[in-house]
Amino acid sequence: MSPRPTIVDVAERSGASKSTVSYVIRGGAHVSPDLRRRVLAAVEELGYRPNGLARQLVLRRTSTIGVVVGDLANPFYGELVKRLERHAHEAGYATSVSNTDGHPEREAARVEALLEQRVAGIVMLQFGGDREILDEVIADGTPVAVVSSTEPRVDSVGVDERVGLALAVRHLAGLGHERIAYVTSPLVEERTNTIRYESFARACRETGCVETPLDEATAVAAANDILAIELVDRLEHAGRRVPADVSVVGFDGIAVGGLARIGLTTVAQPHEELASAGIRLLLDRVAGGLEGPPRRILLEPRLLVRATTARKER
Amino acid sequence: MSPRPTIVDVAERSGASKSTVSYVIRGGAHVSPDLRRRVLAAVEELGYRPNGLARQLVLRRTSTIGVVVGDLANPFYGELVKRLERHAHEAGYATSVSNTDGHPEREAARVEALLEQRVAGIVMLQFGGDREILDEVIADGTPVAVVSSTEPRVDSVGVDERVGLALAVRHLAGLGHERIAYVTSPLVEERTNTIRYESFARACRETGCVETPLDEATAVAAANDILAIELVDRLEHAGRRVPADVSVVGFDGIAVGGLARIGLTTVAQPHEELASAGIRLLLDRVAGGLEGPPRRILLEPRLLVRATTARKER
DNA sequence: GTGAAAGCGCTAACAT
DNA sequence: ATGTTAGCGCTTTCAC
Repeated sequence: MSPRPTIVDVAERSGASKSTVSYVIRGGAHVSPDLRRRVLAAVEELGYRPNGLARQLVLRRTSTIGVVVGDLANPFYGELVKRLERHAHEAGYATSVSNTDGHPEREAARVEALLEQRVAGIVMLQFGGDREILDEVIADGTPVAVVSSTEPRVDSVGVDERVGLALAVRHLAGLGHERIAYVTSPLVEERTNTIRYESFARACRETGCVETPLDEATAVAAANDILAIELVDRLEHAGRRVPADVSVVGFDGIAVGGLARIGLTTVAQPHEELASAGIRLLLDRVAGGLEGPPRRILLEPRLLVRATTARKER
Repeated sequence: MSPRPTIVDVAERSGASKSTVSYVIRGGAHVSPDLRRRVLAAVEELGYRPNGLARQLVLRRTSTIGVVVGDLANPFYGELVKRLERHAHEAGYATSVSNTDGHPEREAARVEALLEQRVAGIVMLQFGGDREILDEVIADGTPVAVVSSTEPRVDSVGVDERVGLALAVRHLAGLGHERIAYVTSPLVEERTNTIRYESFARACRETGCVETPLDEATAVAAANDILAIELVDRLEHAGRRVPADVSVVGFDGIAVGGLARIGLTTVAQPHEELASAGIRLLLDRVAGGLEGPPRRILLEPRLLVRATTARKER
């Protein structure tokens, strides 16, 4: 295979200088029509493609943003990453995606790699909350935005978890439930889990409900949809019908939850707004060189009442 | 913000030369313990982090591989990308993910961007099959591997679609069904769809079944799981019970299909093997500089019989 | 309008 | 064992 043509090859072939070729390629206007034509022809003939690495090196800025996600196989995050990629690309940025499965050491390794690649910025989804990693990034000066999770030290956009859980619990209480369980799993990011649980507990107190172990509850709030859907499965497997014997409400609003056979009642997060706001927060810093304290955008969650919740029997 | 320290800063501070610093950082062994210590100390004190861009420029190779996917929100692809990322990272490569939503123009734009970034290689999932784009990549000389789709011009790994559909149709025929429909959607990649449909038709002939419009069929094979699951929804919404009135079988083997409430009978693709083989095919070319004709790995699909298929009534 | 020259931050011979 | 030198492919003053 022949070595890739460089700007020098184009220069030689078109009889122009390196700098003129560079100028033409970037769309400069002050070139004689003839030269421009020759340069473009040479580009075409040689199959020249500018080397982005070299460009970025000399420009001292890259046009890729890193996305660090816990579990891409969870449709909620798949959906989010997809939208983030779209917004980023529209703004002229590519996205480098890393999956961490929630392991702090992987998170650290991926972030370190992104920093070495000099990414323009980093979006963290379901951030594990490891202080040290964030310290690194902050010290490095690379802009970060946390999406759909909470982190006071950097820009973030998320849903009002307190409101979300209140919505869920009040819905349950309104259906006559008094004994409610909260269910989570190790896969749920710690900080997120904490705030959801606390919001749950508070909402219970406010509505006069009481938190109960799963096996004694008539209703349950799950930390997220995937968990809720699995929970429905486990409950029915154990002979407890949903929603006849026990009501279940999830959190996130993933698409499969809306299928008739699932019909998951849930607290939905606005995917699109989460993604667009996340990219905007980040690019404000990246492109605008914005300084200043962390900003936090709080979005309103929405209760989607479907078929896994029902009035308490008897 | 202060400019990032470079290797020169480390050199000055430690009293070593640029090359020695570079050598130490890359783990070279032939350095006096004292100098190494001083260099490392300087790195630490300065918070020096090597510039990957510069390194890759001079080495004339990057350590990122591009992943082009149609729809990340489809859990099948989310899962696949997640695994690809893991294998790539284990081999020392980062992944740059692009979502195309099946639009040829987006596909072209993303691929072009990857080429300019001089990615080491590209993995295409659910490749739209646009000849021109592939021509570009092939002409460019960047290695490509197509995963879970067919493409004779480059390395690829996929499941034996013919076997898969035969499995599905024979299962249906074995249950007494004779009138079977094939259902697809525009979201299914064209080439994939064609081969699935043809395999379906052939299997029908072999088993003595007849292809039938959906509304007259007692069983249906869907082009993929997401479609199958939605189809079950639509059928039941229209008053046709699954599997009592109509049996449904999908293709892919996504996790949600296994939930008790869905219980989708499907032809499962081996996610993990798809991902590991895909990365291996690619890296053989990338790292090994392997030449030669396209290789094709054909994996065996597996029929997962669950609850959306049943013996034909009466 | 066009070109020459000086780097961006790094690695890799080649000396010493 | 360590330093010197010459680039990697590009952009960008600054002359002409």
